Amino acid sequence: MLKYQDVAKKIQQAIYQQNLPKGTQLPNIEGLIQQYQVSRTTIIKALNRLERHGVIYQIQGSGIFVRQPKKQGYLNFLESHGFSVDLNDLPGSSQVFNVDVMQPNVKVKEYLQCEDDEYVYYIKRLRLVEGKVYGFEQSYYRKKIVSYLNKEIAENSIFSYVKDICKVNIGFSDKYFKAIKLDEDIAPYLGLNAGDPALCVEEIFYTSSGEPFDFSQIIYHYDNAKFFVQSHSK
Amino acid sequence: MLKYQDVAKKIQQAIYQQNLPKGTQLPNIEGLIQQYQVSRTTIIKALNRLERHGVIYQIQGSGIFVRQPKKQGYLNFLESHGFSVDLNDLPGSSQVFNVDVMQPNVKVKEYLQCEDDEYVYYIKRLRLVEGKVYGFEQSYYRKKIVSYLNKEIAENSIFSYVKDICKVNIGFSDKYFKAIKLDEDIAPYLGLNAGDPALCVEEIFYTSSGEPFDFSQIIYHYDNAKFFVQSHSK
DNA sequence: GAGTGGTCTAGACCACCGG
DNA sequence: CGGTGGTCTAGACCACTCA
Repeated sequence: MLKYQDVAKKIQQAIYQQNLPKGTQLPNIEGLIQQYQVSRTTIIKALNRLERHGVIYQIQGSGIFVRQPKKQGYLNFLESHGFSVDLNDLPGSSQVFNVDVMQPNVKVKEYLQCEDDEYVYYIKRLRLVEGKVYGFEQSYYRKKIVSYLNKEIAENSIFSYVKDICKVNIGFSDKYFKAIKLDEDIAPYLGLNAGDPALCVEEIFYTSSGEPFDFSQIIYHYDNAKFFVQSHSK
Repeated sequence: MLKYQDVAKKIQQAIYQQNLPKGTQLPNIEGLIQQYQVSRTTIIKALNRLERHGVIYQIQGSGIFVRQPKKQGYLNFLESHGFSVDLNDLPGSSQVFNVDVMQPNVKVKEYLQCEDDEYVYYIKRLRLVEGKVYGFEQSYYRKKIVSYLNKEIAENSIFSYVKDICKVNIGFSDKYFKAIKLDEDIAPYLGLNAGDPALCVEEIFYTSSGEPFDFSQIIYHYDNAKFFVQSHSK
């Protein structure tokens, strides 16, 4: 475990465990250096990480403060698939329709930058949160990188499996999204009618060596799925 | 101008001006140190910044590469209001309906953490991009922080005005969003019908000293407004 | 194993906030 | 003005990729 990640984790845990309200001032940098016995730079790196993740904010000349807690019921959009490190997520499950190996169509092939003779896993599943239908997902994984998948894995977290078992390091992602009108093929999955609204998200995930390995299209239920993003100018 | 920001800007400009295709390898860190005459740490800070903004990606043991250019027609969700630093944005304009001073309602008051006797500017406007209706925005600015606004300012960029003229430093933001069904009050603004889909985004912007100064609700046209977000695990 | 990015350190100095 | 966070430096060492 890297030091700055470790320190960041510990500071975050301290905040959550003590249930510190927003605006609470943390010890200054000198204090944190003493507490965690690392260099100033390492503390700063940890703090910047927490700041980017919306846990704290720093004010030059003033101090370090606990930031607004996440609004209830909203999902962190950036961490909704890959980068979740933390706890306090809602209990989710998946209803898997199929896990097939196939050759990608033109669109998928381009997104995943596949060779001509490559195969991909095609998974269709319904995502549920607290028993409510959250979204309908169709995803494609390059067999070259994720060599094996099955229904059981897809019922749980594919990403945990990919990270922990396949030892794939996840690097970065692109997400594209917009509101759409549901068509009659997909609406029934969500228990909605054709013409109803939905949020359509297309995601491409890359390994840390820059290779795309997952393309997913997720159609989110317009009433059940709500998201937030925290952003920072630094 | 801070050195690392300056270096980041120059590297980014070099990429765009030479129109380097995705995957192009940049000089190694040693080379960049020589080129820009700053320390290793400063180069790394600049590179990390560019990486977070989706301009490049770095692979340990391998090199620094140009990342996928943004998909045409999609707006950077995180930079769509406050943090835009760059060029190549689409030409936008606004049709302003009103700029009023009023006392905030309960919801706005809470979001903006207003005192009991505070006033806010209330602005209603239609956002257009390339002549097409993009979204319908209702926004509130705390008079305490943004002491003056008028129609002309609202027709251009309120954020530029707030930053450059009011000397407000923008720190961070929270955005909440979901798909909704348009009601009959708002649909006409977008040239759509009640029941049509839309993307509803609520944003709160904070100054760099942690005070909220702007709350906005924007209803985006489901066909005209498309967004992307680039994310990184580091 | 050579080359490359990533982490970590100690310490100097700068920029900002608030009394 | 004192205290606080932010930047920048030089340099050591670690971790990864790829031929």
